[in-house]
Amino acid sequence: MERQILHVDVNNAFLSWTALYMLKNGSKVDIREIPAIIGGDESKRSGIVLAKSQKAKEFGIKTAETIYQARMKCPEIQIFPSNYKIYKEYSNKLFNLLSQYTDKIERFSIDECFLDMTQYLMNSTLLEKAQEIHTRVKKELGFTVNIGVANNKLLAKMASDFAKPDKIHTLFKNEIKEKMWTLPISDLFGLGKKTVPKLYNMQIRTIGELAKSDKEKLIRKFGKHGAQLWEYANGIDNSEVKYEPEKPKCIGNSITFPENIAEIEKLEEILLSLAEQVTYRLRKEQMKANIVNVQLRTKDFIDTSHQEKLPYSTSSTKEIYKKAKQLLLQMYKPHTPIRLMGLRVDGLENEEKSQISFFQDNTDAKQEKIDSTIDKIREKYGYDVITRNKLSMKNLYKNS
DNA sequence: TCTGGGGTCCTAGGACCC
DNA sequence: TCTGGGGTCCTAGGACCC
Repeated sequence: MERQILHVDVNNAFLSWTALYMLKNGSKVDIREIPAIIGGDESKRSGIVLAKSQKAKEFGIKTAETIYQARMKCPEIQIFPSNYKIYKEYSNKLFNLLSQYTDKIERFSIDECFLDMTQYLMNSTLLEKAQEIHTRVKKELGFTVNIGVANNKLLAKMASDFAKPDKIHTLFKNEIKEKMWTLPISDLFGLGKKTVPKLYNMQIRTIGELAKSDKEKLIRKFGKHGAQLWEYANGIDNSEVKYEPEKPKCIGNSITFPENIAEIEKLEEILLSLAEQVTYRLRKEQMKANIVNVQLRTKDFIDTSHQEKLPYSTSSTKEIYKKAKQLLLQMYKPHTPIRLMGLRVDGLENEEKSQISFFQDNTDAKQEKIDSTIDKIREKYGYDVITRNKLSMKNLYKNS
């Protein structure tokens, strides 16, 4: 039996939601109606476009390009900062509305959901359900969505990406040729800007040409990825809508510095605050990790990373920081200006599952107490209360 | 010109073991 | 001196997504 899948995608999510929030708080302007973008902070060197209004799009402004470039295309562009707390709120409102239609919802990102409607159609068609959702979101929540209607996730996702905004598109098997095969390969989900030129060299320019190309040849050249691209081009995708929330597989934080940093002391200090953030999130998930990874990016955008597996799992700030510091020192080259540093923990498992290991030092219980005390202070007074004074934190961990 | 931050998945090559 | 093949684990880096 054919599956019945919808993909709901909020139009210009960050910008629409910011607009609604501003209107609610007395703004006279609807920033959806003017050339506007949501962007990072150029003075902090994170000046990229996160979302754009339709008017901004008409100037040729694209997501992920620099604000500098956006301003060249449209000097009068208005720029607003992003605010994840607000986005999370609107995202939840959408999720709650969609939950009235099926239990099988996957939150694919903050502004996208997949719905498996196979057992929830009642006496309606899939398209009728899409139309009802489309109307209700606009009327009850105040923003617009695109909805893709299809028999698998890939085709639903491709369909929701057709003409925007505020539209519903179907992409059933008999429509693939006319609606998808005519598109350039760059429009295919999973096919990024590194693969496009390689396929061009093979005389493959449209999704249709990819679909009709030799699958074995693609596998030889691109491995598993090649097989998947060929299947996607042919509209084949058997993946399930993952409606059970999944535990994270890794947790990481990174920071681009306002100015490049070459001094090891400063890098270590920042690494400690990254370790605090990462392990705080780890403990909040009630998980432990056994792989530590540190990433550096130089001023010339050269990325390097080192990682190491620990002989045990931990969520201790001190333990993670200790290993991270070793990794940093392995990579550190004096006088090399660093632009970004990241810390990530991998190999996550549930707290109760991880056992005390032979290798684990027995001061661990003491560390856990320190960590949980700090966590409690943060829960009560906010995260920043205790991160601010990094030097005293450093001493706290050193002496314990 | 200036290029975020948070993820997932895959691959190549080296080390090591039998 | 010349010397296998298979398997597993680990690390570095790349590609892609929103």
